[in-house]
Amino acid sequence: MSVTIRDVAAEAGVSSVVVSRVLHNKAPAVRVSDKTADRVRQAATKLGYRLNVSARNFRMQQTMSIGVLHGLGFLRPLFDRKSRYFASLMDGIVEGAFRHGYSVTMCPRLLGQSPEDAMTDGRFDGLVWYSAHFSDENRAMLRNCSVPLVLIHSPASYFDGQFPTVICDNAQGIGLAVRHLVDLGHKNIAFALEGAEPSVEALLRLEAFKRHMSDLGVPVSEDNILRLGWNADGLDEYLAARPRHSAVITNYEGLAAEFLLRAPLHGVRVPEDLSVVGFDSTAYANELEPKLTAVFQPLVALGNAAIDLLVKVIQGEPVAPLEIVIPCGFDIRSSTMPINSE
Amino acid sequence: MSVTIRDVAAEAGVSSVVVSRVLHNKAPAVRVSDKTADRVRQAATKLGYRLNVSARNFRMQQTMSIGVLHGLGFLRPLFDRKSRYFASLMDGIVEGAFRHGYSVTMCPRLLGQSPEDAMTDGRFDGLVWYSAHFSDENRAMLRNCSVPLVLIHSPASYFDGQFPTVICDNAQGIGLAVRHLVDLGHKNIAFALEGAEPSVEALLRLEAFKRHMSDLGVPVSEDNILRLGWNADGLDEYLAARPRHSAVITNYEGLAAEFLLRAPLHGVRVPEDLSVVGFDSTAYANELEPKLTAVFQPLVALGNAAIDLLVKVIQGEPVAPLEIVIPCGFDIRSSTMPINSE
DNA sequence: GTGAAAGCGCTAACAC
DNA sequence: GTGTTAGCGCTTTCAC
Repeated sequence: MSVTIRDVAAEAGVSSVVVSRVLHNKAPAVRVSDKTADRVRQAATKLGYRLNVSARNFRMQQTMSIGVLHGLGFLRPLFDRKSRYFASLMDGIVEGAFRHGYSVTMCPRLLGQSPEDAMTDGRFDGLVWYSAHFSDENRAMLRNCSVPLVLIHSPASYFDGQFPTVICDNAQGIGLAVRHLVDLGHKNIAFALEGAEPSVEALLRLEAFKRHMSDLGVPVSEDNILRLGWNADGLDEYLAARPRHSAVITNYEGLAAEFLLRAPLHGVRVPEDLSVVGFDSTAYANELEPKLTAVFQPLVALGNAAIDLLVKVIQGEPVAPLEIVIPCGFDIRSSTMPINSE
Repeated sequence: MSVTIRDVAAEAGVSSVVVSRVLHNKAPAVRVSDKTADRVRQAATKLGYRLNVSARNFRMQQTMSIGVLHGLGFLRPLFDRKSRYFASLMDGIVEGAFRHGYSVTMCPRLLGQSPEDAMTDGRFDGLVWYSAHFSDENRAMLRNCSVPLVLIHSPASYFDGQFPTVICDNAQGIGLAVRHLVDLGHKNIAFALEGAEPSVEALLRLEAFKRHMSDLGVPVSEDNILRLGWNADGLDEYLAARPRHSAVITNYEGLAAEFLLRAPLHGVRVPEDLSVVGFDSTAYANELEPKLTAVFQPLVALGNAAIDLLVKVIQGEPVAPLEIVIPCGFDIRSSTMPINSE
């Protein structure tokens, strides 16, 4: 069918090994005479020879390809839907992978479903898994994983320090948000999160919220915690009853967006009646009305760092520390204002 | 090293052929007794057998993977940089590919560099190439392409109707823009494009601009065409001299953004002094100040349609028509206003 | 129903 | 410097 290494060998009057060496083995030990090498190259060009990557991958037991998994409850992350969370993370991952010569593959049924296949079937040299739920099922899957794997967003302790992990400094980021609001004179601040089983990071952020409030001498109790259902269920009731807080920090950008979108429907003005702080600060924050003040999560840097770690593991280098923590930033936009200014 | 099909065969006391059939051959002709099949499945579970995808790909000469190429002058498209052009297109491509069970791979050195490798080295079952330049080099590369390929954004005629292609209705889209401005009372309208060698689509849009202007009885000459250098070189001079047009249609969203960002620096108000219309209308349009009125290019639909076509070609089905044209929309935002309203 | 044999295209190991 | 041999794990063909 297509031209193989043996066809070239025949054409050049050498063995296939020589062809392989000349054409693909850039290694120093290419002990082939220049004359022969030329002949081989000419034959290859003449016949239009092209390396069969599948064959090589098979032979070499490596694919130079990295897979991306996620652990959330949706079928496929979208690059361009509201929050650019996934877009930014992928930019970092792709950038890192390309820098090391790896390709990045997204597979159906591997994003959110049966990641165990990707972990063991030889299709990837390594995996990045972000937002892995801390469940028994996932722990079992990770135990069986036969390729190098790096976690994003999971504290190392959650999987027994078994895998390197990259995470933003959630506590420090929430600290920036609390400090910002307190500086603006807010005392009655809520932390809003979604779902009956909040994510790993939601809980980290919640704990940080409580601690930073206390540290700044602001009273904090269960009343400062706004536990909403999925799809911000309960938010309309909260807003309709006039918010009992003057400011709210949301667990992620999309939730903050719900506040901004629904508040006007209930006559609640942002930021006059309620200051809103988000988490992530992707380009989406600039699209909202008013523009969203938010903790900046360095998603591109997280993706980059994860790949750097992963490539080290793939290449058998020792990695330390196992947990890389990247600090957050804070972007002040228009959804927050001083408490007394009206 | 890892558990192979032969290990399972030995454990179950059958040949590897049977194992293959039981485990992977969902085809109707699985002539294996239930008892044997059970034994095989148990052995597989016991040993923790996992299919080696590389081996199968190699054997089957197919990878269930689709590659994405582009023909522009940048090294790597970004998911989250300003215009969400690439993000939207990829959403459509990934969605389509997943629907058909294909994975999507992005390779270093294949986005913008040496796509010929991807075309012939067996790593992809098919390719999507968007924004392919209409050059002799690219035509030669396409001639040698040994896998199914679908173009996005290239008129079928540009590559001799050799490949199926998906494109938005540029002429109709520009028509919407011209009509909108004329309806607002504008007569002195410019079309702005970038670079010494404008892209295929830039020229299509330019031609459509001239035709629609004429059709609506608005005089149009070379003076209505604003030919800028790369990076909108020359735009500052244009703005500094006070725009000689009352409205401008730009060839793409990023160029419109340059108008919006630079106009204030020269005391030009948008839309009061200059109405600006963009092309693409991704989420970026909502981020700009003022929000950008723009022709909507259905990028997600384009990506989807391209994959549907590609999968047909891969599976050997006849495809007709070879050129799919998807109509544009028009999103009116805040960067345009009537000519007389001030 | 089941198995033996062959081979996809490539490269590592070793012999000469 | 160059060639021979062997085999990666899988599936297809064909014989039984």
